[in-house]
Amino acid sequence: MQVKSDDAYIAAAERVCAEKGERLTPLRKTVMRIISQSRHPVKAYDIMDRLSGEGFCAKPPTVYRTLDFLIKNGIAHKVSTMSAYVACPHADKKHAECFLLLCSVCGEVKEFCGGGLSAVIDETLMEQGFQKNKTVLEVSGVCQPCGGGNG
Amino acid sequence: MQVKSDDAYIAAAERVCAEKGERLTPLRKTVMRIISQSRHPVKAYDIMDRLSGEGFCAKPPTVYRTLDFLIKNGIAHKVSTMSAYVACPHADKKHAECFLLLCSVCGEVKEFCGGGLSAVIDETLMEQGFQKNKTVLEVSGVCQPCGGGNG
DNA sequence: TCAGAAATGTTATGATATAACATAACGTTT
DNA sequence: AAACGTTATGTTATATCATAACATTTCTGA
Repeated sequence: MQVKSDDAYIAAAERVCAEKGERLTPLRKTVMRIISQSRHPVKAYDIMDRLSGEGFCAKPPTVYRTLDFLIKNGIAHKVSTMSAYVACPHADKKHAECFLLLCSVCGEVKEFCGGGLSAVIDETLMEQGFQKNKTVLEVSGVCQPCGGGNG
Repeated sequence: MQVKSDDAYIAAAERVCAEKGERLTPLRKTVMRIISQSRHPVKAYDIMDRLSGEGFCAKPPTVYRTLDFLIKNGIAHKVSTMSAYVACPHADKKHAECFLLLCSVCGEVKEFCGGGLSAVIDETLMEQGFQKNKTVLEVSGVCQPCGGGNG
C-alpha cells in the first residue's frame, strides 16, 4: 500500500490555501503536519502537546480554531465518532464527500470518496425531501490488511 | 405526518427487553420516555435534569450507563455529531441499520432505514475489503416541512 | 435465606470544547 | 512610515461531555 508522505499533504494544503486566498501560517502548517504524520486520528489535546514540543505554546482555543480552519478548507476532517482529527489525503483534488473507514485493529483511518455511493445517498435524501448540507459517514470495522475481507 | 406516541416507544422497548431477557427498570423506562417525548435529540445532562424532576437523583455515570443499555439493545441511538441521544422509532421491528437526518431548522431528527442504501454501503465496503462492524450515517440539512426539498 | 449477579449510587476526575476579551501580525491606503 | 482595518493568535476562565473506581442496593435462583 502506497503511503502519502506528509510533505505531499502540506503541499496540497499550500495549494488549497493559495487558491482560496487563505494563509497557511506556521501554526496551521504545523498542525497539518502533526495530523498528516499520524497514521491514526489525533485528539485535539494531543495536538496541543505535540505543538508544545515544537515551540508553540498553544492552548485549547488555539488548537480548535486551527482545526476549524483546516476543516473549513477541506484539508482535514473531524472523526465525530472518535472526537479526533485526520488530514485529508486528497484535499487539492476535486472529489465527492469523504467517508471514513475506521479499523478497530490497527487504528488506521482510510478515506474513500465513492462517487457512486455519494450519488445513492443523494438520491435517497432527495426521495425523503431532505436537502443535504453535510454528510457524515463513519464505518468502524476491520480493514483488509488486518484481516477484514477478501483475505 | 403521523407521530408516534411515546407510549408506543415504551411498548416497543418493553417487547425488545422481554425478548432478550433484559430488564426495563423504572430508571431505564423513564430515560426512554424522556428521549421519546422529545422531538429533538436530548443531551445526557438534560436527561439528568429531567430525571431530577421525576424523583430520581441520577448522576452522570447513572445516565450514561442507562443510555449505554438502551443503545446496546437498539432502542436508542447516539447522535455522534451532536453528542445527544434519540429513541429509535422502530426498535421492535427487524430493520436495516438506522441513518439519521438532522434538520438544522426545526432541530428534529428523522430516521430512515433504507435497505437499498444499506446494501450499497455494504457493497462498497466489500469492494474495499473492509469488514463492517458499525455504520454511522448522519446527514445535517433541511427537512421537507422546513422547506428542504420538493416543497 | 444465602450467594451471586445485575443495577444503581457516590465520589472524584478526566476529556472535549467554547466564550469572551486582549494582543500581535499583516496588508492596504495615505 | 503612520494610521487603519482585518486576520490570526494569545489568555483566562469555564462550560460541556464522559468515565474510572468503588460502595450499596436490588433482584433472582438455588
